[in-house]
Amino acid sequence: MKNNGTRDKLIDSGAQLISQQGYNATGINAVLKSCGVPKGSFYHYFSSKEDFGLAVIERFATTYDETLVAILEDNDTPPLERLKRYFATGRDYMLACDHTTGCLIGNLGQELSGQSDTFRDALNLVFQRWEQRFVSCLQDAKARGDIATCIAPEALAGFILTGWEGAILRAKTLKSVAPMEQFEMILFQQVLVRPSP
Amino acid sequence: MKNNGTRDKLIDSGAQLISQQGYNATGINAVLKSCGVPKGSFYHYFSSKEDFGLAVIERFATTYDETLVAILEDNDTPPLERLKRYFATGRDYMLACDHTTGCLIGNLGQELSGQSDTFRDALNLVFQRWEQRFVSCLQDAKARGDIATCIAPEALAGFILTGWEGAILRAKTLKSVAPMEQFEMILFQQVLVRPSP
DNA sequence: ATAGCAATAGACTGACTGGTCTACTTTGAG
DNA sequence: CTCAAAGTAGACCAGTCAGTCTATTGCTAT
Repeated sequence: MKNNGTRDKLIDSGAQLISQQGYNATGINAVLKSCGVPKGSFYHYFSSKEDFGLAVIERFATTYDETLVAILEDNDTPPLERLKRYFATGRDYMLACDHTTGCLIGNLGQELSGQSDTFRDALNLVFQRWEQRFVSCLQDAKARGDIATCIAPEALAGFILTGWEGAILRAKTLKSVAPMEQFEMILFQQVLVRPSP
Repeated sequence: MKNNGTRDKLIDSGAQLISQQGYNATGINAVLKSCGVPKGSFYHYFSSKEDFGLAVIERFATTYDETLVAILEDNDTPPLERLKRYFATGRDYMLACDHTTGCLIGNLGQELSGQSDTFRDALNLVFQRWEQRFVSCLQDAKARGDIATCIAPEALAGFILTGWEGAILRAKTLKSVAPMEQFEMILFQQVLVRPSP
């Protein structure tokens, strides 16, 4: 697991291209050309395209988890405010990429879940890790009495993750972040509410 | 627009394969082999793979809209009950295909929105048509006083569509309809509620 | 009967796919 | 200095891709 730059360059280029075009539509040669690495190096670091894809997923999940922690476990901010920041960050990103990219994990989940169990397992694990981050944030909110206690944080976390992924998908086809705003609006107005006295 | 069977066979096989594997991963030759049609016929009916893909989308949207109308505009059933039937049908289908297929339009939206504006427009239109079906069902519910009036049916319809699509995606990677059940549960418990007196 | 068109049939093309192979260069340990 | 391993380099392979081409069949109107 030595880190000499070439491997990283491949993963970076791969993540970018796969985010934009999907896994099947991204050829190895395209990745090589975009970062100026010869094919010999590619198969030195990765045994196959699938192996490469898994490395891209792993790297994305790791770095993304860091930003997730930075936002959702920022104890100086009230938990529901952290959630709002998370949504705002997602919307900003969506605008920055002109609604083309979306969520790499969501994209691949859609594209590869039926194609390869290896990919499906890897992507499922990433989703579950994310869900766990939401759970602890929601537990904080519950402990402070910011949300009603009638729904388990685990269920709420799943609801938020799926709703958000769906909103991203819709935002891509609509070329507008409106579905993401709509989801957040209804979520905070109807679901994440204080218990009625 | 003559209907001599061969074109239909191509579209049927294409829809099935594309649902399972995605658009890019489905080769024309695979479609031909699966329905025993020679290549000459394919390019007799369709000018390109994209043209074929659009025909598949159109056919799927048309037939799916029929079942959507049958469920969501069944005036013998209360509107919220219709919605529950819709969700139940979706879950049944997901189980029937062993969580591999999901929603063709959602799949393609994820895969092709960034790849081709033609596809994106076509898929977006389908989503909008679906949303409209939800809107009229929700308007019925509102008129009967079954749901609160503080959220516009249009916004609610979008919320339901995106949440449902996200739940399908999650169900695929998890190989379980639990996210779909969870979505429905929270939706009816927190969002589609009678106005407090 | 036959002319003309819709449709069938599949061999074929050039471009590209993931993956292999051999040769060369760099690096670091002894 | 030496030598093996790590890494770079890209030509090359068989297979597949979407799409083209020509030849043939089946039907229908005259």
